[in-house]
Amino acid sequence: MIRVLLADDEHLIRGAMAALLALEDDLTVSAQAATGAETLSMARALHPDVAIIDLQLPDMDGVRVAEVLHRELPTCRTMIVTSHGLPGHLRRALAAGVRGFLPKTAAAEVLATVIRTVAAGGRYVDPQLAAEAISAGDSPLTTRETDVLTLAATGAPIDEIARRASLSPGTVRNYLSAAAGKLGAANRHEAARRAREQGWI
Amino acid sequence: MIRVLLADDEHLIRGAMAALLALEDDLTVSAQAATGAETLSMARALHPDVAIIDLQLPDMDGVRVAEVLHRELPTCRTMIVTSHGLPGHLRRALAAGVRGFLPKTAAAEVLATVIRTVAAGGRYVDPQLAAEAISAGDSPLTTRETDVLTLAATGAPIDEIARRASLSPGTVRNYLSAAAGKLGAANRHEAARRAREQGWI
DNA sequence: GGCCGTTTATGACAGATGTCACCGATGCGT
DNA sequence: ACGCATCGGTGACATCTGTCATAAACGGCC
Repeated sequence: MIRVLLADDEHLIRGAMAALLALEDDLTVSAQAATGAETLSMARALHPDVAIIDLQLPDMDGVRVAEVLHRELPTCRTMIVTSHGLPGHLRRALAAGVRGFLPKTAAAEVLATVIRTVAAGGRYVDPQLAAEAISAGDSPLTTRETDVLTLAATGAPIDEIARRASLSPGTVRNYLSAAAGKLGAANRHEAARRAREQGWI
Repeated sequence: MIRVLLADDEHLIRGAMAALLALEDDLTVSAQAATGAETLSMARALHPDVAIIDLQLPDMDGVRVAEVLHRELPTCRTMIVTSHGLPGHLRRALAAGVRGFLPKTAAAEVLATVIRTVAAGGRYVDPQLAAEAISAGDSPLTTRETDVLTLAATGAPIDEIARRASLSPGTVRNYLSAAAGKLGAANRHEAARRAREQGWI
């Protein structure tokens, strides 16, 4: 029997997925969590075979949860389920030791199959998403460019970005100009949008 | 027996919700759709009692689907399920004749209850969301201000917005300035973000 | 040691943007 | 008929933003 931990902040979806998995004889949902912290404490207590983690959790990123899980409980395989299948997320997830990556647009039937694959030590990545991730390539932005662009994404004026990043306004403008150039955007706002679409910020 | 049509572009979620509803004796999922067009044609063919429609569908807005359904098949009650429970969406949905509005964060147990309530001619709105919608009030933006701000939300420069809206650049700036003023934003990008958070664009 | 990329910064310039005053046209309610 | 909000526009001004040249400090790599 494969023991599964389900982590998703959307109760309705979590409950529905639990109902879906209950139909399988060899799977059992032994715990459900709504936040990253909850996921970690439950996993530590129950040692599930597979943790299915939503990418968007209220307190922390699903990939970071997987990272900690991978370090603390190497026997617990992790997989990510997400609404927004962005190339950058997949890259980060694989780097964090995630064994399965499934967009919520995937067919309902594959979920159980992937859980079994992952539990057996295999890997599974949605084929279409994998293709996109490969063709999209890696983020061309440096660490600081990413930081600054992330702050810029809220729509804040340069002075505020500078204050929040503890940089001079001039430096902020330089980074944003560089980022916009790399992303082929006419201004920082379009740059932020493009970076978001790729999952780079 | 209440016959339900499930519309959600996320296959996995749709299947999971179907599994959840299959546990109820008095409910049956008689059709599933992934797009707005599919939803309409299936509803026309099968005349379900309740249509559960996701707000985000690839081809058209869930509320617009509900609107058409309400006009063409008055006997089919509609309810909206959504990941992002924004006040503005709730307002639009209720204006379109939607009888139930449920964020996906709602408890899994309430779904069946709400379906029964709606099927019986009642209404149900998530209490927390209702409170937010009331406190947030209506959009202060005029039609054109909303149009222009929507175009501005992509991060495009003013000239492009002007071209796409068939307006002079000066007029666009006036509208955006007015919108930013009304929303208490320092610039159009922050204004766009705030309007999005309220579900106004 | 020298080269290269990254981080941080400054100064200068052109162009984009936000703001305001003001204008006319349209349409709606009373 | 009048007022009022909305729509569309122009012009002027100050400020914000994007771009570029330039440079010092730091770390990694050959």
